[in-house]
Amino acid sequence: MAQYSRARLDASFAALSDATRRGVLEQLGRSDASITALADKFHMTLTGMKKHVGVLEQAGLVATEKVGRVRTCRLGPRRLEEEVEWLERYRQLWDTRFDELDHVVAELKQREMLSPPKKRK
Amino acid sequence: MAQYSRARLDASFAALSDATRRGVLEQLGRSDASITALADKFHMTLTGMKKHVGVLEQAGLVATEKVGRVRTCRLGPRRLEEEVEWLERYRQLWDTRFDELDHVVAELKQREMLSPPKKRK
DNA sequence: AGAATACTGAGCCATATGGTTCAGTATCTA
DNA sequence: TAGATACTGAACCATATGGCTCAGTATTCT
Repeated sequence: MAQYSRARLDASFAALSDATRRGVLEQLGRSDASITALADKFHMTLTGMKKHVGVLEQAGLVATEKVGRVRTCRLGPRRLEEEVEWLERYRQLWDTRFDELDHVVAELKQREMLSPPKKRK
Repeated sequence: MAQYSRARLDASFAALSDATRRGVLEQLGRSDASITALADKFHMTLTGMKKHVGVLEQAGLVATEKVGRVRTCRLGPRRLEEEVEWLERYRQLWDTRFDELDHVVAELKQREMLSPPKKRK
């Protein structure tokens, strides 16, 4: 499960690290769209957009279906739950470290009061 | 601000897209560490780890300070707030789309009831 | 049927990434 | 002072990424 999650986080964070792809997700959040429509909206060739959609699809963030000659893209099955979880856990760690730092600072101040420091160099 | 945020999200999601770097962040959440200590822990050369730390530092996720010959790494100033915000907003979009889909399904079912298909039932 | 549309796939190009080695420099420690 | 330690920087390597063009195929429109 750790392995599984690792690859999953790798893929989704990588997918999210490109502004165009984030834009595509936001667009698909508003309405489904064809590859051509997305390519137009993001000022890019059809082929270029197809690659981006491929990356998003690989990461499970987009699902596509071809009907006739049009491939329609919509938001995929993943809700980025694990990703949010990871971030939340990180923030928790961060806050804890920050509190510790606060504590150290407070301790230093207290020591300073007890025995004032000598001249700094 | 949109521009600024775009580059920032690009950098932090890219930084998070590597399992080693996520591991480094988790480690630093537990305690500060030197480059050597991190390199050992993640079975990698010093130089390799230095690159990872550089990426994290560039993204503002890690801060380092060199004292004597040792460079100590600790969690950086950023708490990934914008990143969490982006993800939450995405999930909201996703939920909305899902609800719409639900609605469509409900509508279809209702129509089915009004004019039932001949064959079944 | 013929033309336009929508995608697909191969492949090119420049740059970035994740790792390495090797050769330093700076700083401890005995 | 000599040697070990900790980092630094350059350079190499293989692969991935983000774009592109070009040449298709399949579908739809007139």
